[in-house]
Amino acid sequence: MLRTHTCGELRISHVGQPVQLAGWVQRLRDKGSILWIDLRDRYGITQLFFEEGSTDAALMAISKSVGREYVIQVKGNVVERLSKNDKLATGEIELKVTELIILNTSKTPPFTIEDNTDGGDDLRMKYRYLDLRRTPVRESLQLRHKMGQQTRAYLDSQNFIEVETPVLIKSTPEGARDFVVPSRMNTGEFYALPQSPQTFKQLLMVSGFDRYYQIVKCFRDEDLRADRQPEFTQIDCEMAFITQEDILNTFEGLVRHLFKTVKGIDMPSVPRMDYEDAMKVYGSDKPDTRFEMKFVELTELTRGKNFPVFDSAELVVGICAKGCAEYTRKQLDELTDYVKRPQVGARGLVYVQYRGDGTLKSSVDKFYNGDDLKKWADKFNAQPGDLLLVMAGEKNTARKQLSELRLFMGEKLGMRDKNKFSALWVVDFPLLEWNEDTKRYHAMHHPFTSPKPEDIKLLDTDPGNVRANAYDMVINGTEVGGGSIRIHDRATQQMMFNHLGFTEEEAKKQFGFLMEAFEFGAPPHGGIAFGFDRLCSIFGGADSIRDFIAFPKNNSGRDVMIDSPSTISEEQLKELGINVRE
RNA sequence: GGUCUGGUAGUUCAGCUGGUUAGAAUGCCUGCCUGUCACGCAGGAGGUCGCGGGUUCGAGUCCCGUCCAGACCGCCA
Repeated sequence: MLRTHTCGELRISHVGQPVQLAGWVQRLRDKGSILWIDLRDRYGITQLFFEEGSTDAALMAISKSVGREYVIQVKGNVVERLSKNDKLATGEIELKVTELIILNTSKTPPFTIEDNTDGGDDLRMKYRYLDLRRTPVRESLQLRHKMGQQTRAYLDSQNFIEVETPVLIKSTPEGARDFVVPSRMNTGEFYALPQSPQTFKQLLMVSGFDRYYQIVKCFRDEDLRADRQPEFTQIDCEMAFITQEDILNTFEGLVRHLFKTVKGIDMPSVPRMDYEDAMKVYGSDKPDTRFEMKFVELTELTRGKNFPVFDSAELVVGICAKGCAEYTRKQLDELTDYVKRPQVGARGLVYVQYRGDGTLKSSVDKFYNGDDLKKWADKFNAQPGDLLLVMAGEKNTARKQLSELRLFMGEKLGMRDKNKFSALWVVDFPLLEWNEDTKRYHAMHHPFTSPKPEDIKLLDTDPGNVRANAYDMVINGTEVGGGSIRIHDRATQQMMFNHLGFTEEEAKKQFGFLMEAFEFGAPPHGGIAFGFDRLCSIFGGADSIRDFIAFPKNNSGRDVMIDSPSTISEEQLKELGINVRE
């Protein structure tokens, strides 16, 4: 061993002991006749000490020749510091060095290897191996490790077994775009990388595995975001002989176990809200429930006062921002500008200031008098000092836009604290979703999701209102997991494919194996998958998942460190039978 | 596919309505300093202002195109 201790473990109790350390040079502080070197490894920082006179002259010279990020090995004695540093775990001691070996030199790194680095994202990604030396990034990966360990511990304790499923599978047109891998041995044919192990885990249920899980890479060839990578990791789970209730309880248990063991937080039981209510109350199927600011509908109250925007709107709906009545014209304009941005797309914003003296001032005073406005305020249970923000339009559009404003206000008012956690089950999602481009219904979750039995009769007459046995878990306004009770009989699955516009032939070609399996005694089953990277980033209080992935890709799906994707050789192309068109 | 923001020293950024030799901080190099820990002090080196074109007497600054990065919309069953 090149070391007897790590750079994070020496304490006052070690004083007098001879030790060996190895690590990276974080920083030199050269005072001329005294020199300190901060030596860093994964575990911490230990200060090395050299002093003219008591340190050998040759050693003194060597020690002054090292630079940042040199890898060195030192021998010496642990001594108590004259001036201690209570910000450092090892701050009471230092190492009086008697021998220093340079194990490797280093170029000056392109950015500083410190908690608050001066490096930008692009540069950090190009030199990710240096970025990973930084404490915050290392801690993010350590958090991820712990999350993974605790997930396995919990699921193992619940009798789940981890089974690996294939990565080279078959492309299907439903859902996200597939990443595709050419087959050399089957020229002209392609594998696809899984968007999820969905069909395999269902087949494992048919096989009797009863409780399956896998922490597994999934792949989707879609445009990226701060919280979306082309390859990402899911905690993928499936259970047989269960009801939806069993699944919600089991995985609420997982999330609470993780909060307890990883964050030391006792999370209360997770409330449930059905999709319809979530849309009505928050305008979103993934509401941030760290704060209230619930929607209040004013459609009827605002009718008949000759304000054309409200009179013609399908829905008039607002939120109440506590204590914001004194917003200046500039602040109100800022809110209006926010909702008018193309990303939100609203035409305008109506405000009502419920002033401290009890009077009401609005942007629509021309149409509504004080009594009218008071009725609005009462519907909000607003108090003097509050600000009402009201939007109108087509029902779904207005809700979506107000939802954006609600989050914006929540942010402004400091109600989205990264150290607070609020989880919610959203249940009873619609089974189908109308797609304007393709002019047909698509599965909102996936085509294996079972409809609620009492809604099956609507499939032919009112498909948009059929509810599914589907559920999402939402934490702090982020969808962290989702799942459903599956279809487990061939007839129902065939019927679903019909409704989704598959011909019998297409369904058989793509999912024949699954439907055939359903004919050999498939048990009732259902499951859920959690986005592991997202879950980690929420636990870590970060907006981006990238620091919870060791080697992430950038916005354009590139790995700027290894420079992929890249072209391949003519020989490779020829072997695969592929012609690349410019 | 679209919207917005950015690209200036190794790095992070400033640079106003176009005008002398493009600045700061940090990092790097040199010297001084016996209790530093974001050490301090003095000095120094370091620039294809992303790229291409245009307007102008004159462009880091204005216009067009393009590339790259980031956030978002579409997309993500």
